[in-house]
Order: sequence, then C-alpha cells, then structure tokens
Amino acid sequence: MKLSESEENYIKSIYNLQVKTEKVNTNSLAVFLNTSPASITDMLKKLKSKKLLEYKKYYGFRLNETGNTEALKIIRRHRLWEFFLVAKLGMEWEKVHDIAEELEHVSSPELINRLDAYLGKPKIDPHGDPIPDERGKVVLLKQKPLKDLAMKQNAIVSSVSSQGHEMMEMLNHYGIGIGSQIKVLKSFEFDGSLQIKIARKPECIISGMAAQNIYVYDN
Amino acid sequence: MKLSESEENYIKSIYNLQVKTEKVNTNSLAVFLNTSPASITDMLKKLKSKKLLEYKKYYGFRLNETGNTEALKIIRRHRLWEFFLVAKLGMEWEKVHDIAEELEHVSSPELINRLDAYLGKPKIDPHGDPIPDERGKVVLLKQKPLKDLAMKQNAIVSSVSSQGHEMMEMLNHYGIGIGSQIKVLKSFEFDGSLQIKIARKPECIISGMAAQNIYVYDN
DNA sequence: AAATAAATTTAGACAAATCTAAAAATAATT
DNA sequence: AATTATTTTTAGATTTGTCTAAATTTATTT
Ligand SMILES: [Mn+2]
Ligand SMILES: [Mn+2]
Ligand SMILES: [Mn+2]
Ligand SMILES: [Mn+2]
Repeated sequence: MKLSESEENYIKSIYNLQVKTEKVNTNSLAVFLNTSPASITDMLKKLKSKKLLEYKKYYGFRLNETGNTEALKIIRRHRLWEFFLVAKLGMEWEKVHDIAEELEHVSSPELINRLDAYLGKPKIDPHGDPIPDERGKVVLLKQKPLKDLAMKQNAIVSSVSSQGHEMMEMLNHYGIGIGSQIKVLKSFEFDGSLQIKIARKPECIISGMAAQNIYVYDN
Repeated sequence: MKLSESEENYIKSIYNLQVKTEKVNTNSLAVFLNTSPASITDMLKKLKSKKLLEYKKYYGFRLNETGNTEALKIIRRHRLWEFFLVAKLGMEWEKVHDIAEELEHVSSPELINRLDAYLGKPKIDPHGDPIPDERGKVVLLKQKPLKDLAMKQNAIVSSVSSQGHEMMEMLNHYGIGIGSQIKVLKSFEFDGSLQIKIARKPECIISGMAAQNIYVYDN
C-alpha cells in the first residue's frame, strides 16, 4: 500500500493513541498532531475510503487490521532509525525523534531490512520502546510506572513516556538512563515523591510526576 | 533556507544540467525531471522569487550563488547516503540512487555531519562522483571519456555517466567497476568500439556508446 | 522578410492537505 | 425534558505542485 507522508503520520499517531484508549476521538488526535479537528475529519474520510480504519461519524475511530499492519511498519522504520542515530552516529537520545520523524517515510523494504541486520536486529529503541520485527511483531515488556514499584525492589529503567528535551535534562541530572538499575527507598505520600537509588549514583529524590513517567521492569 | 522536497529536486536537477550547458532551458529540465514544460515554468517563477536563480523569460536560466550553495548541500546529502548504503549496508551500486533520492531531503545538518564523520569523510560516492564537503567544496577529478584515452595508456575508471540498471549489468558483465585499472588496446574507427583490458580480466570489446559513458583518469 | 516550426509561457483546472467559521450532532446540566 | 456546552462535521478558501490546451515568443526555413 502506497501512503503519503501525511497519511503515514496520521496512521502512526492513531496507533499510538489507540494503545491508551479503546476508541480514538477527533480532538485528541488533533491535539496530538497539532492540527485542526477539521483536518482530522478530512483525513479520516480518506483513510476510511482506503480501508485502513473503522470510523463511525461522531463516535470515534480505530485502525483495522490493515491499518495496524501499516502503522507497525512505520513505527519499525522510525525506531530502527532512532537506534541507528544513537548507536552508530552517537547522537543524543532527545534529538533523534525529530530526525526519525522524517526518515521513517523512506519506505524501501530492502533498505529497512538491511539496516535492521546492520544494527544487529535490535529489540528496543533508545527510548526503551520495542521495535517491531519484519513481520510486525512487537515484544512487549511487562513494565510499570516507577511509582508502582514495590519498596526496596530492584528494577531496571525500561522506558520513559515523555521523550522531550525537559525529560532528558532531568534524567541526565539524576544519572538515569534506559537500562539503569533502580530501587525505591522511600515514598512520600504527601506529594508522591520518591527517594531512589540508582546503581553507582548517590541517593536522590524525584517528584511524583517523574515517578509516573519513568517505567521500569522487575529484576 | 527552508525548501520543499520539490524545490530541492528542481534545484539539484538544474545544478546537474548546468555542468554541461551554460544556460539551462525549460524543455531539457522537463525531460530530465519527467514533468511538463509548464510545470517547469511555474517552478522557475517560484525559485526566482526566492532569489535562487537567474531567469530571463524565454532565454533560459541558471542558479545563482545562493542556488548553487543549496544544490551542493542536497548533492552532499545524496551522495553521503549513497555511500552509506553501499559501504555499510552492502547494497548494490545501481539500487542506491532511488533511495538516496528520498533520503537527501532529510535536512538536519547535525545528522549529515555526523554521518559524514561516521563514514570517514568520503570524497567520492559509489558512482565515482565527488561528495561536496561541509563548506560545499567539491574536488573535481580530471577525468575524460574512455573513448578519449590514449592507446596503451594505463588509467583508472573514475565514474560512469549513466547509472541505471542497464549500465550496471554491462559493467558487471565485463568486470568493470569504479577504480578498475583499464587500458585501451585497439580502437575501431568504423563504430567507435574499443578493445580493452581490465586488470586481471580477459580482454574484451565494448561499444562506442559504452566508451563514451565510462570516464577514466590517467594513471 | 514572410512563413513555418519549435520552444516557452499563460490560462485555467485539479488533487492533496490544510485552515476558519458555521452548522449539526452528541453529551452534560439544570 | 429543555437548555447549554462540547465535540465533530461540513462548507468554502487557500497553498503547493501538477496537468492540458491555447497563446505567445523566439528560431529556422523558405
Ligand atoms: Mn513522520
Ligand atoms: Mn523512540
Ligand atoms: Mn530527491
Ligand atoms: Mn551517485
């Protein structure tokens, strides 16, 4: 299926919103894509006519099987490029998203499969998100927000839900990265803040908001 | 200067045509880009208004200094990606052009400079064409068509003017590649065909047309 | 120097992707 | 159950890049 760059961006965004909500609605996609709701409706019509999604007017929409497959291809490209940019070109974690946002639209299957092999068929991207394989299969980590981690339990930082510059800055400050060993020492009920220990780093305290946006898996 | 993908394709094509002719004309660019002459005129107006070229109606056009600089940036990206695809991903010479045609439009300077460094700041692309450096400087080889090479003179194949599948097939058949050592043993005036010797390959005869499209430099 | 041919530009149309403002449908309150 | 608020869709424009067909300009022949 040949898709325009815009169509691809919409499909990928719908996929990402779908993870959280059953049905996606016009306004949330408009906010996510930073466009007007009218533009969303226009594109929904097109995607529906291309049989990529289920869409009942006024009642939200959702990718169908075909749409999902397409979304996973785009996400695969996006995350492989992010991996490349960090692992091979040594770019910073926070800068790679925007570049991958463009690279993901170059859609030669041979290119992507060779890139995949060249990178050693990586399973997770620099933000800790899983990279779909050639058949569109993703290995989901059993991760949870740091705030739900049991006290004194050893865990590994697996991903962060916000991947912008601000998050990066904070993580760098605390010396937290994807793969860091982490343990919660104390939790303050008042504001949800946590006292934590990162392996080979001094103890520190992070906010409840941070604790909600950092994901870990049990070790 | 922020340029659309189309504008970039036009600029790059004009640059490439300029190498051969003093002024570029509407029809040749239309043929080159496989579009209608009317579309060319439309785009020329836009590029002129963006002060990227000199254009006198009915009398042809030419990139100005700014246009040239932009063209060289696009060509740099194109050729670096081609180099990457062949050198790192092991793709074939004939397949990389179309992919680079898309990759070249991803225009993060940091990306390109890191890619350049990662590749070891290569000077020529897989087709033998020079890669402009960060400042837009190109090192031009003193090359000439094989048909103009003196008899029995040792030379190196430096580039080929046609880079499609057909050329690739023929070169592969004869065992000719960029960098091959070559010598002309005999020239047949009747049709311009040449008897040649490639280092470590059997002698063979190539057509006058081939001899015109394979470039070499003296050794 | 006309007449004819070739190249180029203009006029007008169209598809894609977006927008704003107005209308319509659905949801939430009183 | 009305009224009000929110969400979503439609109507109508706009920009970009393209096209065909007609008009215009330049080049080439006779
Ligand atoms: Mn994108
Ligand atoms: Mn990512
Ligand atoms: Mn291109
Ligand atoms: Mn090349």
